[in-house]
Amino acid sequence: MRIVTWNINSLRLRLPLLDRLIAALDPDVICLQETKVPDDLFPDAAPAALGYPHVARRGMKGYNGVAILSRLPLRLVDAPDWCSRGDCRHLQVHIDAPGGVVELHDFYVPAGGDIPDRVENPKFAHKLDFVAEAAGWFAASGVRPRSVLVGDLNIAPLEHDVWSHKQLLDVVSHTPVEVAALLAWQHTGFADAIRHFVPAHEKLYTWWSYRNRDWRASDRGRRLDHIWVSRDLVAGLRRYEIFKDARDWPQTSDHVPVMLELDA
DNA sequence: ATGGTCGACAATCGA
Repeated sequence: MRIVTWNINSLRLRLPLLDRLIAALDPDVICLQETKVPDDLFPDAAPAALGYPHVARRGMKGYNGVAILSRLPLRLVDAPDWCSRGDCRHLQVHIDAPGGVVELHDFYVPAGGDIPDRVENPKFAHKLDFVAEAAGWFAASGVRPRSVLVGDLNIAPLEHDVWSHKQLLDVVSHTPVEVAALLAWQHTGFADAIRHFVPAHEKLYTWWSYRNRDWRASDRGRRLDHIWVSRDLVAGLRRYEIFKDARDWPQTSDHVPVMLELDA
């Protein structure tokens, strides 16, 4: 099974790019974040036309929003309303995978604003609270076997998940308090499926800012998008791809798709 | 130290 996660940064604007994504990566399941489309305006006919008839989506006006497009049958599963905000940042589904049901989570963690201080900046407080609440929820129930968690987690945890560890220690997405919170969440029972393939000393990014005139030349990236699997699935990890080609597509997202192939 | 660019949606806000 191949799973892709992509912060698409407006589903309606970039719907044509899904064709390219599917042609290149041939995913069974596509998890999207920042769809920026309310449910009543979701392009309902599009997924089936692309070959993904099974859909879960949760959107709102203007920002946030997540969606899962699948070739395999899925069922939406109840999940918490994180921080009681009703803000469309998570979907939990059960996927009928070849080897049985897979529990799949698609997350869009709050970006957290600019100032890395929970007192001065309510957005940063929300981000930390969101991650802590998610960690607590998985810790309480235990990460079940055959679980996969993907999404834009908006935190780059490792030194080489950013272009300059020293210069980003005070920048929201790589501060020690965020890193600790994210790793505590991961350690409730998940393994980092992408770092399974790439040693920690190698640079690895999934996001490059729009604000660089030449993203490839400056290469000031961060690894904000993640795929985690429950430990029982680690032995079945087959292949990954961080699809950097997508960063050069016309009118593309600042995030690129991340793909995992696994036996499940 | 600063400013740089996007998308949604209609003056800014969020990233």
